[in-house]
Amino acid sequence: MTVYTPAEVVEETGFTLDTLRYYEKIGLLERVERNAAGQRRFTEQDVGWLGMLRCLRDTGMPIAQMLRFAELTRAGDHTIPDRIKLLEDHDRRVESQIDNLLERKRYIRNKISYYRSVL
Amino acid sequence: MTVYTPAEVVEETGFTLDTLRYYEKIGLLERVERNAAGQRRFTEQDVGWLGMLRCLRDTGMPIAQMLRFAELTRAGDHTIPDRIKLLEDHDRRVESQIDNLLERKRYIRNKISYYRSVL
DNA sequence: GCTTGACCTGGAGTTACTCCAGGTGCGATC
DNA sequence: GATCGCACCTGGAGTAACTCCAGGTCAAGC
Repeated sequence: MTVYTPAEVVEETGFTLDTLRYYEKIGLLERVERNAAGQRRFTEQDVGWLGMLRCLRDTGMPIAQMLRFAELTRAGDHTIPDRIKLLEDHDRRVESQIDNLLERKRYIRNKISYYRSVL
Repeated sequence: MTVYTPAEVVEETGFTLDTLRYYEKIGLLERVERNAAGQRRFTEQDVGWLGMLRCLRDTGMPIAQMLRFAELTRAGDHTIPDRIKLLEDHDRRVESQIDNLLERKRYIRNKISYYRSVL
């Protein structure tokens, strides 16, 4: 059973050490193990879960909702339909985020073209 | 010359009234006109500029950089090359934002499929 | 035996809003 | 002509999601 030091998890997940501590504090990460000196030792599962969190965060899910997802996950397999619902709702928001970005990008490109034309 | 009330600008731009006041306070909007009673009256140009700000904000540009863009715009036409540079740099960041979102979306879809498969 | 480096904690600071309390001016209503 | 509601005003406190910092621990290398 492999364990990860804080530095390794930072490397692996792209979260900062401060963010990892923050996520633990607010309950997004459950009771991370400690070694004799009180330093964090993360498990494989922790790292996997952090991968999911990174995905949700990068797609703009608020922490309150990530917490809800975390609670569902801890509650056991009978919450899987709820989790599907949550992720499907989120997926639709990601979809419209992408559409919005594509449109904004066109605006920016137009602006650049305009600026080029007046030079 | 048309003027816009705060409520109209909110309607038109999608910013909240609080955000409009905030943007004026920090200098993203320059000295908005007032009527005799001290209430804001926005010009056509204000609304146009807010359209640009909305685009930059929605694509994740930090306020500090929007302020820089505002200053360049106020400084006159000789800053157009700088503005092009700024927007091109930003455009690249938007591009990679979109790529990132598309990848995260695949991850979410996979997760949903997985959940479906274990039901 | 001392320093260096990775880690710890609690708490203050930052960004970009968002909300609220208390107040003004104006058109419509009693 | 007093009053009501409403859209607006200001200054300041509150929020989300980190981010930074001061001061401290502990094992490892010189």
